[in-house]
Amino acid sequence: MKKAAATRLAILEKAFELIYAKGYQTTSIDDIIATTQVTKGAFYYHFKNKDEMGVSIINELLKPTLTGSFIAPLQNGGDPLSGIYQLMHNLLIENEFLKVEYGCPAANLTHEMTSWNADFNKALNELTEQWVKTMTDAIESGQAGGSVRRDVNARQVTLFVMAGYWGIRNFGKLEGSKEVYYAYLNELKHYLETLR
Amino acid sequence: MKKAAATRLAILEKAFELIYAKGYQTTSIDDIIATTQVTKGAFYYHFKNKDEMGVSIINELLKPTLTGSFIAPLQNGGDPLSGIYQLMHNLLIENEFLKVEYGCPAANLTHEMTSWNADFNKALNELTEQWVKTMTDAIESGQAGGSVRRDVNARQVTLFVMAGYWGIRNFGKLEGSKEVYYAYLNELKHYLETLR
DNA sequence: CCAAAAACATACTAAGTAGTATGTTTTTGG
DNA sequence: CCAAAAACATACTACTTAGTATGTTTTTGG
Repeated sequence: MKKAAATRLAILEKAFELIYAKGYQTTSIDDIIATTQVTKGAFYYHFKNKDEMGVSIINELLKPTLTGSFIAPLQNGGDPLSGIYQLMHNLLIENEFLKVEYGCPAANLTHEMTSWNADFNKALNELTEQWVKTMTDAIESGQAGGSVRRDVNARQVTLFVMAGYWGIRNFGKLEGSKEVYYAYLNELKHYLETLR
Repeated sequence: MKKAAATRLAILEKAFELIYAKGYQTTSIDDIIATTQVTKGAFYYHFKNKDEMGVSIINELLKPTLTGSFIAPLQNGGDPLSGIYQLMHNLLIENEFLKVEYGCPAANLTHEMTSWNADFNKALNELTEQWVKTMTDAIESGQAGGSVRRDVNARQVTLFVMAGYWGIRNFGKLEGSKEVYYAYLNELKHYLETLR
């Protein structure tokens, strides 16, 4: 049971790439199996249907990536405001997997699938909640440590920052250029400074 | 040539409602003509194809609405920061047409259609650019009038605010509740105050 | 090594899709 | 009022889609 797991993972990864680039609804199973070089039999052996595969992408690919790359940097105990800025900078500018033309995978799926498929909604909610909680905790420990003003509402700030991130990703898709990312990051820096 | 225009408008309006609720790709022309009570012949008499209809929705429905409801309030010459907050409050809380489960129509279309259909991209870009320009102008006249700090970058602030709006709309879809809207608006108010 | 289960392959189906061909009705300008 | 054009209606096509039925191959534990 080693090769099979590799096949399953290959399907998930290729499917994710296609969906990230083209969207969930417009990525057909025929597309997926063609680029993955597996057959329909293999696909439906591993997944009950298309939606189950989609949810698996969130749970088995996106969640671990989020935990590893986006959450860990906020948990090192350093200054949370600098940490948040660095994280956003990494995601928007340095990360070479995320493409400005394609936006944010999680935001894309939320847009497309929410209020359409409850399982997607649940998986995406968990994904997001994990990030919200981490960022909120980081801000609160910053407050305890004195690097963040005591009178700011940590969760409120988190939602404000994450909303900005999702939104500027959408803007980037529209403009097709990272220029808006730089503008956003500049203003984010100013905003975060006001929380000290 | 009066009835025909009414038919065309009816198609656009019903199609928009369906697309706003279900998404563009998952709204079929059969759906549209069924709920509009027109036939396929009428549909294809008024529109060359589905995409032309989609672009018409943006140009003939969304743009005028944006101009009337969202842009005019920023051009009354009053305090732009209060104006921006009021506008966001209206859009998120009071507007009874926009539904939290469905998000922002323009953001939805951007997510779904950008980098997929150049005509959509162009229309959405014009729509957005109009809003960006209006908000930027309002902030700059606020700077001239002394109600906004001189050292803020008006366009940068505009992008930051609009990104937040689009993002929190996405968040709302995910959570299915306006609670996140209130959190966002609170923090937006704080942020805007720092620009005075 | 070898049966049984797991993993994959192929051919097909039923339903939906955008769009077209070809009509009929309605409106409009002279 | 009446031809001509505009506006609409119906029936169809060619294609794509998710999913299934029924195989064959490969792996695995005893």
